[in-house]
Parts: sequence; structure tokens; C-alpha cells
Amino acid sequence: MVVTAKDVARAAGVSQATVSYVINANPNQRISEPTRRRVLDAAAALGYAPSAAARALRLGTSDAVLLVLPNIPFGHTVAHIIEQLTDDLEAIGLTLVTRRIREPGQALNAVRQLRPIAVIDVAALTEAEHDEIRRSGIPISSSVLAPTSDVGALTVPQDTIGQLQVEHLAARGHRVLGYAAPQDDRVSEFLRLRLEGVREACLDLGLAQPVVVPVELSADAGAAAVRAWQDGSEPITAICAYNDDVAFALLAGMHRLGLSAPDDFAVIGVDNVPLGALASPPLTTIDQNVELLAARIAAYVQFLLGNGPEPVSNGEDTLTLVVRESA
Amino acid sequence: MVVTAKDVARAAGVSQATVSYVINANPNQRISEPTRRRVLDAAAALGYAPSAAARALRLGTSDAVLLVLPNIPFGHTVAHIIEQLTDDLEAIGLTLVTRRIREPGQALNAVRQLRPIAVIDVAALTEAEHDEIRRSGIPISSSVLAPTSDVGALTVPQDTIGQLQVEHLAARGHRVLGYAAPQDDRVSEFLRLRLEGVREACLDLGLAQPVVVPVELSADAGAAAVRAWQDGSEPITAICAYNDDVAFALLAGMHRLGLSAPDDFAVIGVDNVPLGALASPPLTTIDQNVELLAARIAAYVQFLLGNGPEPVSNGEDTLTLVVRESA
DNA sequence: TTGTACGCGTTATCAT
DNA sequence: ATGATAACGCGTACAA
Repeated sequence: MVVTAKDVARAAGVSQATVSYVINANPNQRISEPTRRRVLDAAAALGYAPSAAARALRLGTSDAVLLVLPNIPFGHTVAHIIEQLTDDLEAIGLTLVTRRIREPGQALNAVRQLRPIAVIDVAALTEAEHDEIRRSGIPISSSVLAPTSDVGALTVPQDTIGQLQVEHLAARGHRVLGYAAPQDDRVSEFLRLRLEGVREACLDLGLAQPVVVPVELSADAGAAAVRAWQDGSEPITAICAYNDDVAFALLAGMHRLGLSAPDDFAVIGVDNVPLGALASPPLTTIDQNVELLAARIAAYVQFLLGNGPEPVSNGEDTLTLVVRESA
Repeated sequence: MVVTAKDVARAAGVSQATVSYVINANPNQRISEPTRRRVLDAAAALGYAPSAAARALRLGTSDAVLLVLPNIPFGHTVAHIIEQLTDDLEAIGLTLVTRRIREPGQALNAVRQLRPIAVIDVAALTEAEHDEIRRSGIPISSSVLAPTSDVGALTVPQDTIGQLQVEHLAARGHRVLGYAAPQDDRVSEFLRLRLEGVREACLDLGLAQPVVVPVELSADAGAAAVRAWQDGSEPITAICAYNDDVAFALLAGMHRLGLSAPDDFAVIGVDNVPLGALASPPLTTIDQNVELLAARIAAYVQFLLGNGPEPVSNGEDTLTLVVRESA
């Protein structure tokens, strides 16, 4: 029922080892063209493909790349990363496996079971865990979307996101900003870092510190937040939203109050979700260029495999402002 | 560096076999409580976890569940399925592996490499491939989101989606409908089936056949489509959109033309994307209840593993109308 | 080109 | 009653 290398060897009239050499095009072995053909034909005829398990057992490492996620909501950006990374890794014969960490220690366990060839951490692991994984011989990548930007090569600096938002609004003449913060505790670290970037940029550019208001994902909440900014003592004219979802809530709330962006309040989001272009007005936002990030992660893994040059590290250059009409 | 069962055995002063019995709580072997404790303590102290590869090799099947996708864009619904399924499977010790099929044959190859415990097909495989996989001893599930609903237990009937849209619009008094079709060839099969459901429902309810207009995902395209319906000879009052993304394009187009739903045209989407509630007006749509679908798939896999009762099959009951204001 | 040892967890068989 | 021994599965790499 299940075809093994032994079956192919028998069918081709060669040894198992020869089958392995042919299948893997082992450069250290010269197999004559006729034998090569016989093996390949037999393999095709029988429908043979090497068992990933046997390979992994022998090699000591699997074809898996482990993507470790914290328990955050699975928004457009994360989904897009997974999509891109799955494709990019598949193209080089690797398999993406995602694990969402809910309890500490889960990640280490997954690593020990899977023996992945690399671990990509999206802000789910502690430094101690990183060390532990590296010590176990797995070349772990640095933390994508890492809280701190000091760990390595593949970080998306969250503070820069906030800075870019403020810079754009300041360039448009806004002087007093609001900040729309999500309520979800699971993203509080991302929020903290983005807000930090906003605060720094305000300081640098001589703006007042932002008036932070929590916003849930509903038109009601959006309207309430807008009223809060209106009723406050500060003359707020523009709002940085934590992400596009929050920005949508603000736009919906403004619509309900008979207000509109950018005249009553300018609104800028983060993520460049596809629907942002279809909002009324179309949403100005910060794009994270997930395709490029995924490609760089894949290149990094290639490098770890010894099949590529030292890859470029990821940083601010994947972040770009997308100007539409809302700000 | 890497901890094996042998290390644990040595540390606990027992044999490798005993370690295996304890770790897997093998019911055919009775291990005394003291030894059990020693083994467990040693395993914890050393940070032992069984190698997935060795396990898979020995058992002949891995912990992987293979989700096979066609080369379709990775929208909210697919992303959500992947998210839910990843979590649900992880909860029962299984690993979701996703493969996107671009060339015929890729799926079979992946199956032979991975030896997954189950294969979930999202409309990417032929019947011949299903048979081939089943013949190789893997209990393949039926096709989720299958073009045809005759293959098995876990189908999302696309035609019913169209029917539900029409039934709602008809109940609101609409008699002549437009249908907004996406341009992407990769979803043409889904489009065909949904449209088929729309046509049948129109027939059943005595409505005119829908006026189908292609719509790309931009406000321009949405406006053009709306004008096409306005300029046509039919007195169209409501529009079924292929999905919520298309519906957003229509709403954006209408907004640009100074029109609004539901008064000028009622609009109903499909998918219940989170941002639908924040559209202006909030989007009426068909929810696919992806959580339940994922749970049923997981239950089905459990059943395949012999750890659960015959699971319920998926069908129309996961589809529900979500009435908001756009229709 | 081939023979063969190896990696590691599982389980049937055997020993105490 | 408890636990140990050993065979097994399959692809890889080194020595022959």
C-alpha cells in the first residue's frame, strides 16, 4: 500500500542506497545515466516519495519551520504573513507549522517534538526560551514584530509605525492628536510600543502629547470616542488609530454623528487592509509590506540551510505610508 | 544537546520501554507508581519530549492533518478556517499543515511525504486523487466547500448561500435582482455554484433571473456596476454580492454616486467579515459559521482516530443570515 | 554501486 | 505484577 525506497530499488533492480542517491541527486555519488533513468522511472511508476518522518529521523531535523504566535487575534496582517510564508517556504521544500502559545512552555515542547529547522517568533517567546531553543541547536530567528528591536534581523519596529503616523499628520498641519487604542489585552504590548512611537514623534515634532481614548470595534464605540475627543479641552484635529479595524470603527462612529474625515477629524490607520481602499473616505494607513517580510524570512531560512547569501535584515524599510483621503 | 527517551531511561534507572509506557500511559502495561514518578520527574527535569519524526516513522502515520487548498485568494473566511482548525487540532495533539495546490499532483506528493492522519480538501482535489489517497490508507475527509455536495460529510453548500441571499431579498419585497460577480478566475467555481443557487431561488420564488455584472474590488468598479444596473432595462432594486468584499465595493461605488443602501439598492454580501458591521450602512450578509465548521472537522478527525462518536456532518445549518441595515 | 550501521520511539515477547 | 530485551520502520552516509 505504501511505497518505500526498498520497493523502488527492487523494481529498478538496484540497491536502496542507489535510490536515495538518485532521488536526492547526491553530488558526491556518480550514478550512471541508465541506472538513474531506471530508478526515476520506477519511482514515478510506483508513486514514490520519501517519507518525511524517516528523513527527519535520520537527518535530526525536519522540514518544518515553526511559526510561534502569541494568543493574539488573527487579523489580516497575521493571516497574510501565514499565507505568504506558507507559499515562500513551500517553494523551497519547507513546511510551515504554526503554533499559538497560550501557556508558557508550550513552545519548547513543540520545538522538541518537531525539531524544526528554524523557529520564527512573533512576540510569543521570552528571551530565556530563545536561548534554550538556540542551545538545542536550532538556529532560531529573531522575533518578528518583536517588542524590542535589539534582538536580531527580522524585526518590525512597532514604534516606527506610530512615528510614521504622526509624521504624516504633522505634515498635514495637525498639531493636537488623539490616539484610538483597542481594548483587547492580548495586543497591549503592541499598543504600548506603537503608542511609544507616537509619543516620541510628538515630542520630536513639537506637538502636544496625544489624547488616548479606548475604542472597541463598533460604530457605537467609535462615536463615543469621537465625542470624547470633541468634548475634551484639547483642540484635536486628527486621530491615530491602533490599526485599520479601529480606524473603521472611528469612521463608522463619525458617520453616525454626521461627521466625516478628514475635515472633522483626520484618521490614519495601520495595516493597509484591502477594505481600507473601499472605506468612505478611503483610509490613509501604514502598510507593513508583509510580502517582503515573508520573503526575507524565507531568505533567512535559506541562509540557515546554507543555500543562500547572508540575507538583508528587516526593519523600517518595510513600513510605508499609504495616503488616501481620510488623512 | 537533544534529549531522547534513552536519556530519560538512564536518569530514571529504567529501560527505554518503560519510559515509553509511562509517557504514553499505555493501558496494556501497569507501571508502579514510584517508577512512574521517577520517569515523569526525569523527563521533566531533562526537558524531554518524544520526537515527532520517530513516532511517525514507527506508527506509519504522523500527527499532521493536511489541509489542501486550491490557489484561491486567502480571504477572511479561509484565514479564519485555518486559525480555528489550527487551534482545534492542536487541542487534540494534532498539527495542521496547509498546502496550496498550483500544479496537479502536488497534493499526492505531499500526502506521501507527510503521511498525514487525515486530509481535508477545500475544493483542490479531483475525485481520482481522493480515491488514490483513500487507497493509500489515509481516511480522507470529504471536500469542504466542495463544488458538489454529494461526496461526503463536511460540505458547505455554495448554492444554499445564494438561495439564502435571494430568500432574504424576496422577503423584503425585492422582485428584480442584480448579481455582483468577482473577476478573479480562481474563484470561478465558487461563483458558478453560488450563482446557481441564486438562479434556482429566483425561479422558485417567481423572481426574474438576476442581472449579473462583473465587479472588481474598487470604488470605481463598484460605481460602474451600479450605473450598469441603473441604465439597464430591468427595474433592479437589490443586489446579491458574491462576498462581502464585493459588497464593500458596491457600497463604496454607491457612496460615490450619492446613493445609499438599502434605499437606492439593497445589498447583501457573504462571509460576515468583521468590518461588515462597521460599513455604512452596516452590511447584511450570510455567515458561514467557520468556528462550527472547524469544530466539526476536528470532531471528524477525532472520529477517524477512534476517539469519538460518529460526528455530525456539515451542511446548510452552518449558514445563517445576518440582517443589518444594507438589505 | 552496494552493504550496513545508525537514529529513536513503539510494542510484542520474554524474564523476574 | 513489573519491567527489560529486542525487532521493527525507512531514509541516509560511510566504508567497502
